[in-house]
Amino acid sequence: MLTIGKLATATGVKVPTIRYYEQIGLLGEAERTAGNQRRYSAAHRDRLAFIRHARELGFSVPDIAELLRLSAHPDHPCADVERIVRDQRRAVRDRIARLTRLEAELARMEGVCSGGSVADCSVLHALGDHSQCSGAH
Amino acid sequence: MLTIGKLATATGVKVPTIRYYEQIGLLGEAERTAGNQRRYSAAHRDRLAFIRHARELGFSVPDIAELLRLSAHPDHPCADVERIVRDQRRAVRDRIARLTRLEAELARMEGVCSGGSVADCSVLHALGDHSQCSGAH
DNA sequence: CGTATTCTCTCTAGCGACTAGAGGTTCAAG
DNA sequence: CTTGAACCTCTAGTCGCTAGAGAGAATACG
Repeated sequence: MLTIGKLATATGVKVPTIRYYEQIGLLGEAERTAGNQRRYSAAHRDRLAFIRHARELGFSVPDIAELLRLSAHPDHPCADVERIVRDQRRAVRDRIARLTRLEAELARMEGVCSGGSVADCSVLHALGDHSQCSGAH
Repeated sequence: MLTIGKLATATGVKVPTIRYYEQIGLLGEAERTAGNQRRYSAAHRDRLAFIRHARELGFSVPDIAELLRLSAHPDHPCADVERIVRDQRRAVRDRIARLTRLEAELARMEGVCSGGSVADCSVLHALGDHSQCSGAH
């Protein structure tokens, strides 16, 4: 049986976050001591590790809730799981593409403004005048 | 003089967002009609276009406030502007790197789980067991 | 001039995923 | 048995908006 603090260090999830996960129903309620403190089982620890890993991969809380729900039904076909992963991967790829365009534009901005004063700063000019942008956003 | 709606369509910033920007002091207050409706000048429109563009580039509201503050002092040296851009570019690059690692891991997960049932789904297994991950995150 | 429609006003509350702090209680070590 | 760390609940704050209620203003048309 783990205290909430031990569970936090074991999983790398902060104590208030664990309580928050309980509050929103993502992590089941723990047993309590006579003095009302939470005590966690190994099952809780595994579930929280799963949650943390999924969060690091960018899955939303509702997505994680569904993944957990699916994993609780071993007979369920795998397709639903794969769909969630595929959607998440597409979302990540989209974000990468978007950020890459931004990076290019920022790179173009950086360097043009060297040593002058703000009055003729190309960066500020570029920010004010959208038409200088290469790609759409 | 533009109504808030015209300003919204002119800049692509939604009406409630414009009012929000005024509220937090990013966009100065507009003149008002006798009936208390906002009327905007071309200067407001330019400033809002600047804000929108900067937001699209991922600058935070405090960053934008500083950029606007700097641009209001034409004698100010350019270095501060460049620092903000450089920091933002670095942040974007970091995010791209992080997302690229995630994408790789998601790609690895996708495909392994083909047709089976959840009981032996590698995806769920991978999520539960962090040790399978290639890179750190 | 009347009316109908569209726009605008203020205000409050909500989103996601936590995080911070106040003020009080319980546990474990020495 | 005392100390001090860890724990409890609760409220409120973060960021950048977004949504909705209920009411007033502006404009187009007949």
